[in-house]
Amino acid sequence: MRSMAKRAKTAQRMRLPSSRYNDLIHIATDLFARDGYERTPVRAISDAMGIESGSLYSHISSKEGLLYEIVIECADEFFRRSELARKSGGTAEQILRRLCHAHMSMFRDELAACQVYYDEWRKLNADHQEDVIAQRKRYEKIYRQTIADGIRDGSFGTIDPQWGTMVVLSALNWASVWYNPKGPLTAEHVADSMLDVIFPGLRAR
Amino acid sequence: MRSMAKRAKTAQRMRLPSSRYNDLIHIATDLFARDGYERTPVRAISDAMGIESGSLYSHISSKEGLLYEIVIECADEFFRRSELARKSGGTAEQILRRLCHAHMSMFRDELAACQVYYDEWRKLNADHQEDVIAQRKRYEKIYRQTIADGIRDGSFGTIDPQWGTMVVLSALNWASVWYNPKGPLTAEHVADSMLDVIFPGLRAR
DNA sequence: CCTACCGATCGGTAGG
DNA sequence: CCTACCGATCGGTAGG
Repeated sequence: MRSMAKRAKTAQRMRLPSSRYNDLIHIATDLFARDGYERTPVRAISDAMGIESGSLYSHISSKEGLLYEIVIECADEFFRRSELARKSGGTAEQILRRLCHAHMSMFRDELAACQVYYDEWRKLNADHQEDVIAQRKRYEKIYRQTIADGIRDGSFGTIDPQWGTMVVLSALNWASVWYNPKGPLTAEHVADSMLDVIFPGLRAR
Repeated sequence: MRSMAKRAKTAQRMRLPSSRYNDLIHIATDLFARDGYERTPVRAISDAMGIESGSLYSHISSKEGLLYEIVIECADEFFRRSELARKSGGTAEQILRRLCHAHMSMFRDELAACQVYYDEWRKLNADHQEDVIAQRKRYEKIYRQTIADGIRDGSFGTIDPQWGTMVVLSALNWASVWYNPKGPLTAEHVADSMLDVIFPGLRAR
């Protein structure tokens, strides 16, 4: 309940984005991704912004709240992109491929935020963790339903949709460890290579 | 170099195991797994042992050194078990299956240590991280070679061995998040279910 | 293994 | 957004 209120406040802030606040989010995201949340003193963030540590608290209410903003915004963006992919139509296999492209596109566009999401979400307080888990479950549901659709229409075999979802997502998430957006491989190529290994297993009966 | 010396010292300590030292390792492993390395004060460890915090330092030289002991011992045990599986003979496909069983057996027998290994190894100092990376590379090499053998003997198709290794290991490692050694699923069953999804892709040409 | 204690650092606040 | 500062906690040590 409390966290729902906070999320409404967040949405409000994003309708009236302060450029200074966006700076803060990006600076903190990069520092948290590089050094970890707990190893990043608030003074490192204020230093990078060129202000005193005390002045940070006119932008944020707590360090934990700052982490929450980064993590939940990333989880929301994963969800938004997968919703778009799901609505784009085609066979279940085509949708699943587009879902994987959307997933990899997050690593291409928001790698630091993704790393903070994956590595640091457990450091949030209980209410905030609940929000993140809820959003992740909605996200995984899109995969599960797509695979279930594919079983119904004959694209896929007798795989358990939950099991298939987790094999696909854990294989994709491994890419967040090594994928370099500035390297030679496109996000689409990585997703397709992964699916070359996994699709035969999804089709097997 | 320095870290090689430390590892020799570790081996020595393990030849003369003090039961008190083993208690310490197990208590710290459980606390680090549950709360995270940085959120676990040394006082939480000494409390759980029933001694004062200062007395801990007659057993360890630093908190970081304690983390290293846990992580490198886990990485070593992963390697030892996979070496046994590799030497057990049979086709490449049989060996790969046994490698996956060995991997899952670590989650069954040493889940807390595995979680500390995966979640906290980045908090080690540079020398210690190098040791861990070196051991992980030796570990992955066993998988890579097994898949390469399987391509040569016709068990597998045209998959890139490195790519196949990472798909297999990332799918297995996902199990460390949810697998419950006391639950209904055996470690072998989980590994086999995972391989049912992945083997068809490894065989595909 | 204990007592007693350290210097450093932390997130956060009051008042302007 | 700054100055000045806080109470708490941290990993670790000296001397026994």
